[in-house]
Amino acid sequence: MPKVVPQYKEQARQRIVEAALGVFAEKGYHETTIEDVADRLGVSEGAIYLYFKSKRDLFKAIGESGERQIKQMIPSSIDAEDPIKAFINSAVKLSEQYESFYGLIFELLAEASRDASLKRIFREDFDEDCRTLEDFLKELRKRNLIGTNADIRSISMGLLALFYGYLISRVIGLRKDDSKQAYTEAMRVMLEGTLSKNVRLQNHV
Amino acid sequence: MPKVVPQYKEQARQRIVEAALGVFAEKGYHETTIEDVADRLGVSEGAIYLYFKSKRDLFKAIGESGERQIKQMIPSSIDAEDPIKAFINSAVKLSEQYESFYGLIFELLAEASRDASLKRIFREDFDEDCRTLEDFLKELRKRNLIGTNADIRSISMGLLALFYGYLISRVIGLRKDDSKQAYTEAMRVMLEGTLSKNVRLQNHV
Amino acid sequence: MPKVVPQYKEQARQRIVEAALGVFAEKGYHETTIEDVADRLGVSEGAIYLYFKSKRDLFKAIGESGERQIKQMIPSSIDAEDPIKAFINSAVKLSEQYESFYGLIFELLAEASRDASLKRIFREDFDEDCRTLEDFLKELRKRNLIGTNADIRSISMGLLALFYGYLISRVIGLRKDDSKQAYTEAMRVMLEGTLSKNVRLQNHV
Amino acid sequence: MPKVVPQYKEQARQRIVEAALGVFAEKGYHETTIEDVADRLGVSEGAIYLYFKSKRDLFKAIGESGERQIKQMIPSSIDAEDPIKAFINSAVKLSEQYESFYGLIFELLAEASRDASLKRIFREDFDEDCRTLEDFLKELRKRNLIGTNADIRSISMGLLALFYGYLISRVIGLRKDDSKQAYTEAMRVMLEGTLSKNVRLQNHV
DNA sequence: TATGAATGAGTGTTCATTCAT
DNA sequence: AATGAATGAACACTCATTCAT
Repeated sequence: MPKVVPQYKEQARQRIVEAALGVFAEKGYHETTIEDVADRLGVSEGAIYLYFKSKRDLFKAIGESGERQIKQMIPSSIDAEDPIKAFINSAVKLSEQYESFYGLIFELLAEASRDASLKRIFREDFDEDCRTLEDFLKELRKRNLIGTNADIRSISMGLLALFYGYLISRVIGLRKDDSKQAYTEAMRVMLEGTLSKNVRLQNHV
Repeated sequence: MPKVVPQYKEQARQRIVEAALGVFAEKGYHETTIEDVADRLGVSEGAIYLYFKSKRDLFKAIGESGERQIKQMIPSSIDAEDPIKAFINSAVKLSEQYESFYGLIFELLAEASRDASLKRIFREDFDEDCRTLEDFLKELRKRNLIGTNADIRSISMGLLALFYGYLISRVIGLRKDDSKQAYTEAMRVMLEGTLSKNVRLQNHV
Repeated sequence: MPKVVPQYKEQARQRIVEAALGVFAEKGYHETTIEDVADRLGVSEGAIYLYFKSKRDLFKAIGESGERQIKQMIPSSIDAEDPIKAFINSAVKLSEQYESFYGLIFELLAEASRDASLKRIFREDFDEDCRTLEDFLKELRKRNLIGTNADIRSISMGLLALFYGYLISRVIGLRKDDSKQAYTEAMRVMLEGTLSKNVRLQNHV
Repeated sequence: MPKVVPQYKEQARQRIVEAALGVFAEKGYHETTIEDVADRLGVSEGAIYLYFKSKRDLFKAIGESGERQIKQMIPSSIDAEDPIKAFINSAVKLSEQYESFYGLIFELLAEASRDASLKRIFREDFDEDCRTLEDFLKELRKRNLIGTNADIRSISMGLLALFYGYLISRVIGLRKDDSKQAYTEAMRVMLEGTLSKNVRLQNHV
């Protein structure tokens, strides 16, 4: 009779979310039964319902549990010799880490399209990631590594789009190397392009 | 008792796919019942099974039915006064047209992550879109509107990523205007950046 | 693969109600599963839900299905040699017929106390029974078999109460003969009493 | 951590029964969870099981806990100026007091129809109430307020039936005033009728 | 005694799919 | 081809009861 909760309710929830994350990622939300989740934890089905009021609730909790990993990759990039290269490398590495969760992420997005609270959760994450990228870009601009002309928020959103683009390309069966190369290049263009644009304008004159 | 198939099996399939597309978009695949689809068509449930062997099969047929609209937007762009601007405008307009299908698209992607045949369908569409974009970019390059340095396929994939980025931003609740502006800007950077990069390199020397 | 519905939906509902009536009466509403009902009919569980949207709905349909048997017992009583005696005999016989449903009736009443629609159903039956009894009593009064003083509606309700009193006495374990005798006597008092009261008043003077 | 049992087990049981009575009356036995009962007492679920071996057991204990209030209403009636009127008034008042428990009473009766021990409990209460009424009626007869002809036990049972009739009429939605009036009148007929019948017989001669 | 987290059997309900007509 | 009633497997969720603390 294993206990879900050693001591703290929040810990228990976290353990369940982790287990659910695994099973949902493997089989998909709709193909996963509560029993699957419970079994993975070695816990009874009822136990899940002590911490989540419904399967759907648990699903949404997964959306909330995302750690802000983009935030964590900036500091190490910024101090690298070539920060842009370092950033792109981390970005690709991060995307790769999500490998097993690609399907789940799209399920969550599909759900978000019809669920205000999930929308809000994603939105908050998105905004935070954007802010993080914006700060990074500002710093790059300060160091004169990228131009001053393009809107920094747009570039941030563009970079995030390239993340997701990578996921999509992988989900539809592109080979990892091809995807990696293409999105690396696209990121480079987007980042360096902001500088060059400035230059181009001068050139045009 | 309306007949699904007046004469040709393929027409019948097409009618069903269209109805299903509508209902799935509204309610989501898993929340939609076969009865919903049949009702929309004014047809019996059994009739659906004369043309599709399962609900899932019908769902996947939706993935196949996508018309290649990117292909259609290139010709008109290429002859515009400012092809880049024209292209971006069409791209944004296209994204907006999908408005009611955002959720469905992500459901299909989620499904694709676990279904080889759906993967293939998406992959083929993706490749075709990429080729279309590549041709467009080559033409732009020929006309010296973008640089020669960046890999054209990477830029194509980057542009597609920005499409999807727009969808995602909308699905998580960004306002249409904000999304439109940001991705328009990001596309401009990506397109013009390819030129500028070239310039920048010369400049550096 | 037996069909629940030979031809008409209403017949199917009726067959289900009858089966449910039997099982609910035997085991009680809450102890009965939909499977029990389906099994009794030799039908699948799902079939029940083609005709009733929930178990509760089926339960309530039972309340509605009661035939107005009081109505049927009046005509034969009124033409008997001793109508009062004949009526009481029929009443007792009617009560006995319900023998297997006593528990169910109280479950329905309990439910009615918290369910407006069931309340209404019972109320309508009650009113109709009352009207029937009132007509009967008026006829008796016309024939001078009962007095003119007491309120006829009150007597009707009183008689109905004695019906239910019989059920209750049976449910709590009184022997059939004892119950029958007591309520027969009580009915007699209530019926003849209405006359005598009149007399008594004259007497008092 | 309030203690259910400050000192005596029986007190604890009594407190639980009272709480359960309240919740069961409000929501109905089957809709009430043990947690509801525990919450009402500010006690843990487990605590209930220290005093009752099952939910059903607790339910049945409620049946046992009924105080014999009919007994209490007799003495004050018998010495009133018009004992019959006084009795009827008390009876109606008593019925009204049960207002919130009508549903529960029928649930208990339904249960009794399938449970011998509950049957016995109700039966004992019934018998005691009957005896009380019989004593009252004998006293009335002694004082020549009611006739000598009708069987006193039958009249007692009839009066009890009228109590329940009132409950039923209320449960199915009759207005309080209408019910009160009708059953008051019916009781009067039943009580006075016993006298009058006697008179009537003399009259007939 | 008291707690309340955990259990796990139980069940109402749904719905994709079938098939007799 | 078309129907739609019937199927029946599947599953989310509940809650009375237990038991380690």
